[in-house]
Amino acid sequence: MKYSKQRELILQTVTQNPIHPTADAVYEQVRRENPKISLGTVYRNLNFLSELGILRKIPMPVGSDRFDGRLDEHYHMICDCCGRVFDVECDSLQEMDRQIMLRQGFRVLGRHLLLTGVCRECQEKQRDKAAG
Amino acid sequence: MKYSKQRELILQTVTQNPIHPTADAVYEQVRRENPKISLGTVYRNLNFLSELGILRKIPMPVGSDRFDGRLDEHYHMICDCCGRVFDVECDSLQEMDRQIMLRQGFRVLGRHLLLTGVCRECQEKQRDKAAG
DNA sequence: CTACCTGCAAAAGGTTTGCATAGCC
DNA sequence: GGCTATGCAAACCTTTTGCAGGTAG
Repeated sequence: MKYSKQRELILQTVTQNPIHPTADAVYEQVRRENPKISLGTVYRNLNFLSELGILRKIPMPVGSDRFDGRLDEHYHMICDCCGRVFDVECDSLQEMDRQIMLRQGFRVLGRHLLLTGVCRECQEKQRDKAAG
Repeated sequence: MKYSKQRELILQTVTQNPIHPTADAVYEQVRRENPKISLGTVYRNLNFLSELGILRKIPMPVGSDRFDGRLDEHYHMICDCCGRVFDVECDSLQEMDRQIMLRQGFRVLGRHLLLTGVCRECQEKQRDKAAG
């Protein structure tokens, strides 16, 4: 891999922001530093870095995919209310893999888990509003 | 909801085929019976029936979304090798919801779990090929 | 009659790609 | 110098949508 300033900026943007940005959000952020960068370059690098395992792509059921600099096994929840994406703290799903192999003979290699719901802050806002 | 022959065909196609078809696959299938049907109508009906809870949409991380006539809580695995989508037999994830609420205060309302891996048949083919 | 549904085709949204140029090593 | 990466813009793929005409109730 050859060095480029663009790639460095893109990588930094994802790893230093725990907000799970979309490609377009990365583009907007990086553009502040390098206004000439193109969206194509952002996509190419995000995909490239994901393939190398330096980033992770989080496919979203609706809207743009997101990117994550955290590499250890973990999952995500998107808040229906504010749209933010959070890391989820829960037990690994690896026990499930064993169960599936025993029952159906499938070898599980990857897991995409995305939960939807309401984050703590939005629950509080809803509560406050209800209370008047 | 007003009756239409198109909607009936679309619903039948999804409920009578356990293959989790894409919208386009439904379209191709339904077209054999009704060659004049449009892809727009297929999409409109699949979405409409999903909103009513008569079908379920399975968002896919790559490629077209799929549709499922099975309504009880269950998950899916896509085989990296043959591309087919299988139902997965495993324990519910509801215990996870409780854990997340306790640890982070998130209220989980929906779950998208898609596993990737190699199905039993493809494992056997790989084994046969390796054995020569 | 009229509200809902359809076919058609165009548009939208997100992402990828071809090509000529620029930059790293 | 050669190979890789970039910027730009066009193409791509899937899905949605506007509209005019058709159909169920």
